[in-house]
Amino acid sequence: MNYVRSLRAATVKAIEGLMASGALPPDLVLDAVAIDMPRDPSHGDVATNAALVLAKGARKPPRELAGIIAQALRSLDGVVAAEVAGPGFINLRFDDRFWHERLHEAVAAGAGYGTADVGAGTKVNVEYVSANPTGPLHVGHARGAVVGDVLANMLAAVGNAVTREYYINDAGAQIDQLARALHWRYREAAGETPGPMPEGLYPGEYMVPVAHSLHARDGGAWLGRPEADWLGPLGDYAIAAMMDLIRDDLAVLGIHQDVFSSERAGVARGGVDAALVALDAKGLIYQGVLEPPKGSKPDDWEPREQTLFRSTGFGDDVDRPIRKSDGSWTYFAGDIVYHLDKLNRGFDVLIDVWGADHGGYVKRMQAAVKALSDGRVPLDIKLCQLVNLLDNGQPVRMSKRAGTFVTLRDVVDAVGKDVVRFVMLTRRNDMHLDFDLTKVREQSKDNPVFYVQYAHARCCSVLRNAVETMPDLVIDHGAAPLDRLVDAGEIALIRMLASWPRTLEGAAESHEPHRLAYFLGELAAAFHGHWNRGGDIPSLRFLVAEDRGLTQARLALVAGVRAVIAAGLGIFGVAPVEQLR
RNA sequence: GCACCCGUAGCUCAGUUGGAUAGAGCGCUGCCCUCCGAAGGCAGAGGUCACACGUUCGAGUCGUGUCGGGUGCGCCA
Repeated sequence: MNYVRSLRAATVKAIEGLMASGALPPDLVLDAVAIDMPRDPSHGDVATNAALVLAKGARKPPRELAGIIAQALRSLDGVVAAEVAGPGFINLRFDDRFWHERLHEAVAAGAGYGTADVGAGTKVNVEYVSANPTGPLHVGHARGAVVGDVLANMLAAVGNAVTREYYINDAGAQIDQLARALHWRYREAAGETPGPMPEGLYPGEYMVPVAHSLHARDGGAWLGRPEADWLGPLGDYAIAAMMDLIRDDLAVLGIHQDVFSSERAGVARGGVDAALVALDAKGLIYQGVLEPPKGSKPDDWEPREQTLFRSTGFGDDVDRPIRKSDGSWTYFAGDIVYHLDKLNRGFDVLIDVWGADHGGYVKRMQAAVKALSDGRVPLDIKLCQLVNLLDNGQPVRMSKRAGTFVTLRDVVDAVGKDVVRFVMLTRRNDMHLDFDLTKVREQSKDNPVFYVQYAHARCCSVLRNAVETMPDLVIDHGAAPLDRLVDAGEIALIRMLASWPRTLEGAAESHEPHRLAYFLGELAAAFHGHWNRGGDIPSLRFLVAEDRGLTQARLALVAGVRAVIAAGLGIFGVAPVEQLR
């Protein structure tokens, strides 16, 4: 339950009451009325800008209007103070009972706390990873993989119907090169000595077992035959093998996507024609000649007439070619087909997670979706910046050419899936991220994963201790006398727990999973702080042997903290730790 | 040349969709274990939010321009 949301509804209702009674003009538009949580605690538990945004329409000075509205808000349930402050804010303060109810909700909901139905079943498609099927995933892919997966988790948690999807770029010249690499390894597997591998093929060792399994299946059937005979079949074989590899890599990260869409299959079933017809019907396809790019003009530039999509009508900078000069389709054409397919499957919202190096394609893709959906379906594209892999502060050298890049699997093997997932979310997705293999394994507050896990483990520790030291204590968090929680630190902790549903909704709506990482860090800090207060002031400790009711109430608070941390980590796909080693 | 992303404390970064006196971690200084896990906590110092105009009750946040860094720019995917 998002109490800020319900409080806004109550505020709007109160103002409407004033409008109906004639205290305020009847035609005020309340859309801009907002409830937010001031950073300065002296400004109350929540504040509303209602008087500021309505002053003009009400033809009253903001502070005078604020006084009228504040009077009405004082009768809301749980409100003990409504003060006019600053230019016309109304600061609301709640009684402890209000917060005790919030804690009760959190404890009752457990690790499911914060889930909501505000998504109302909106069909959302999240496409992520979509790495070319030419080799195992490397660290760079891990970021997009985690961002996409957690984005999907968040959206699902607030009530959207989410499909997790992977787009397989299994067409084009790269697949021919993959097939040639497989054939070269296959000759090796068959006992031939094929000589040095030609430039441009995929030299990685990972093709060796694929070649062996091919040889085991087909024997020497593909030896000594012209390329045209085997290029297609071996390409198919290699793609299937690479996708198995990639699916395994993703599984290691805890990722299981629902749909794997093939570029080649889309084109083969006539998707390009369908897309072309759809766009042509809107008058968006024409034959034309593009201007050369101004700054870095390619040496071999010559004007050519090509089939173009009028993307400039939808916010793009130039119209984009969808057909190459040799008559085959561009990559963009395949992507149009794919996104039209997503639209045809009835999604209300599309989200693509891409690497930042694809930023130049955002506008044209959004233009295409806008054109194909007549502006009805938004396409949000999340660009993920590079991950700098470090080891104890030193960059880890990687050479893709030599095939010595660090794979996703290497990193997961080194630090574990949970650490990889969490760390990938500790920066906004469009910021560079340093990933230090040494630092993320440290057990100190420098390590955000550890810090949050430590808070969770401490919660578990207290609950374990309660059972041990007070064996006859009845532990039923739902029935605990929460009115015993009156300490300012306790109430502050509850206030933070209560803001979790709002944080989750906000992060989901804005497609920003990193916000949850920061929230968890702040909650952990608040808990550690409160914990240590018990060191200075023994009466604030969670376990008070001579006061069972107080202990029960505080255990409920601990259970609430544990629930929210577990809920957040659950959305991250990270297992909460109950005990540190 | 054009487009997109970024510019906030010495460093690495948040900033609740435009709110009040801009925050956290690291680093620095000084403190806190007879005590539920000190693997932690408290306090202090540290700022022209790159710069300049503009929009309004109010701008780190929105608009325009400038500077600086990154990414990309027809027949690669």
